[in-house]
Amino acid sequence: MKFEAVTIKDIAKALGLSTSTVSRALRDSYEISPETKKLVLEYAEKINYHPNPIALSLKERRSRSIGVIVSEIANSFFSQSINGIESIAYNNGYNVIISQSRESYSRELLNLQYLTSRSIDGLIISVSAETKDFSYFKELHERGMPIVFFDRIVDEIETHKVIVDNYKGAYDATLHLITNGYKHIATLSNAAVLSIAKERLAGYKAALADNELAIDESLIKYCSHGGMLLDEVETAINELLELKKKPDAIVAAADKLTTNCLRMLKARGIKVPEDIALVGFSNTDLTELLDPPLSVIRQPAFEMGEVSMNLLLQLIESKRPVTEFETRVLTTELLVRGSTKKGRTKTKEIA
Amino acid sequence: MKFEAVTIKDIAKALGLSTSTVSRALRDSYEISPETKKLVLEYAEKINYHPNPIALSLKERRSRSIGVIVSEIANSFFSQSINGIESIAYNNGYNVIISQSRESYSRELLNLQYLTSRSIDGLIISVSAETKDFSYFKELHERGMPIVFFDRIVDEIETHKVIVDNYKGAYDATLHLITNGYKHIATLSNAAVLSIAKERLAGYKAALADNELAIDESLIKYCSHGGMLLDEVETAINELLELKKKPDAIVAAADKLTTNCLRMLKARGIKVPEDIALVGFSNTDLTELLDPPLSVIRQPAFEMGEVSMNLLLQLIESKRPVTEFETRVLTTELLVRGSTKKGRTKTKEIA
DNA sequence: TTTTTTTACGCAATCGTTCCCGGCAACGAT
DNA sequence: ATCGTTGCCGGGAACGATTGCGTAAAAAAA
Repeated sequence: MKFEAVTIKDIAKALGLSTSTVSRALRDSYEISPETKKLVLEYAEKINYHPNPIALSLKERRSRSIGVIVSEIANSFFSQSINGIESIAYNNGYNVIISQSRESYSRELLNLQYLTSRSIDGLIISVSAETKDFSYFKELHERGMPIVFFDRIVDEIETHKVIVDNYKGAYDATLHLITNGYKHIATLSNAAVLSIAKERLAGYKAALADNELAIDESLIKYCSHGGMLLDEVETAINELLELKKKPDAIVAAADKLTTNCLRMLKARGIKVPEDIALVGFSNTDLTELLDPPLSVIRQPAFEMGEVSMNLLLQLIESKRPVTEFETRVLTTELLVRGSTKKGRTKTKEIA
Repeated sequence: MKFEAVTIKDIAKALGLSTSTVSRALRDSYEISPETKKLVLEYAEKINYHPNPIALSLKERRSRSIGVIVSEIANSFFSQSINGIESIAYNNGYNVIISQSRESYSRELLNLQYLTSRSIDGLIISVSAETKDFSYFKELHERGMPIVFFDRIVDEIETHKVIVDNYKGAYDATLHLITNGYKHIATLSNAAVLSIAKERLAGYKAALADNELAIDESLIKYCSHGGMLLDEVETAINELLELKKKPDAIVAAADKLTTNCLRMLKARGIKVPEDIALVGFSNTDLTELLDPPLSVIRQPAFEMGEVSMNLLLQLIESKRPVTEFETRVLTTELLVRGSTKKGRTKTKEIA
């Protein structure tokens, strides 16, 4: 099956003109007489002519499409970010090709090769939790590919970056717990190599330190897949519950960590927040409907997408190589709900 | 900024060969001597040559990319479907370009024109709730564009389609409520024009009729944006609550309708399921953590995506025009949880 | 040795578009 | 009458890759 399109040649033949004349008429060149232009334009409209973007790409050595790699689309933070990216891309005539690493380095690499081989004009990426080797990004960057890192950034590579103040987000959440009287606060962290994991962990530690609470390494659990696998969260929770001194609150550092942590706690019959309080990073819009309503740190995901795409456009459309890069830091928002209320109205089962 | 790629010419020049020889060597043609092949292959590997897909697309008149249009990615059903589509596409060397209609006809049309102008080889679409005019799809289809409809299909166009048994899904859910003793069952329906809305409504009505329950039109509320707008759900719920005889249960016919219905009920202080029970279509994996845990009708979204992509591949790769089309009907799953339990363990507030 | 076959490669067209260059009228100025 | 100018348009190369066809040299057959 094929989809036959009408070309500039068809117009030229039908009107007895050369392809160059038709091309110029369509682009409204001053070299073409008004009558010819009118003729061409009307005929083009009539037969529904659209320039072939592939031929244009070949000629102009640009595809007008950009690549986006995230760990998974079915994650509210990322789907909201993608919405932001898409909206700006769309307004600028760019195409967005989305792919997922699913937290796997090999899949990320494969996607990357695939995207570059499809000649994308630029790349927006939040690296996978497994990625430790950034040489491929470096090479790409050195060869002139415009790249914007967002969310999970790579420090070693100098380019535009978009993040939230992860340190402050985690600090605020932890402080909120402390203020509410929790003293033995654990944290569920992402893969230790991730920039966001480091920053959030630092915020958590700083809040404890600033309030004269000890930092207990046994209360810090890493989930290398960011909570994507239920198993890793289960293990982490189990280990926390086996401690002599169990935590009375948990700060979860990623969307899936937060919801899967709640899932595991409920599965074990642990009451939130009576037995253990919970606050975490999350962008799901269902958190207030959960039992208990979750206190969350929310990121401006849509806006992050918009900013990333705008920065990428700057890189792509700059005539000379860009040497001045910026890191945009947006702010998180702490939404306090039931899962962290110390003096919460208790519920009790009655027959 | 530009990203300079290495071409077949570079290899030819460096090795003192013609481009044709290099091309043939790379494609392992019998016309090329083993020594030359080895030479070319090794050099290509060394300088990291990758054929330019754009040039190939131009030559072969196919882009090896397909378009997908859904109402919004940030909807679990669609993001899961996209995962399914992507996995198959990826394995077959196809690129997926995703775009969102956000339930708007004009946006859908714009996306459609954009995608076709980007010369996609095929299209997978779930139409927007606003779409009443299918002439553009018809024209596209008649001009030879391979199309697969999924979820929200278009009856008037003969091509492959992938759906679930919406009738049975709604029937089962309604029957489940009836079995549990609910008698005054309302439904929140999607835009009335949508295929899925019609089928689900029919299932709902049939279950009532089969159990000698009257069908009361005042208990049927349409939300033209599928619950995407909180307003429309609010209005619907308000109208239901103002009835002389209020419903004792609700069947929500879409993901957002289900969760936003719960949101509105809670906002009004209505207890679920004590005052009103709720069951709805949903693919979110958080429904069991909600308060109350939601009974849902779940669709095999990932599988639907896989099937759709496989059918599209059949269309694209068929030599002759396809005239035999099929409609794959998958089955839904009813997950019974707290939101529909008549004799549910009551919870009571205590000081 | 001559003819035929095989091997191994180059030339050039093609896909759809843009754009440099060159050309030919018609015009006014000298 | 000649020259330069301007307006308008066509020829053809180029982007990167594939491929039918032609052909030189080497090998095989006569």
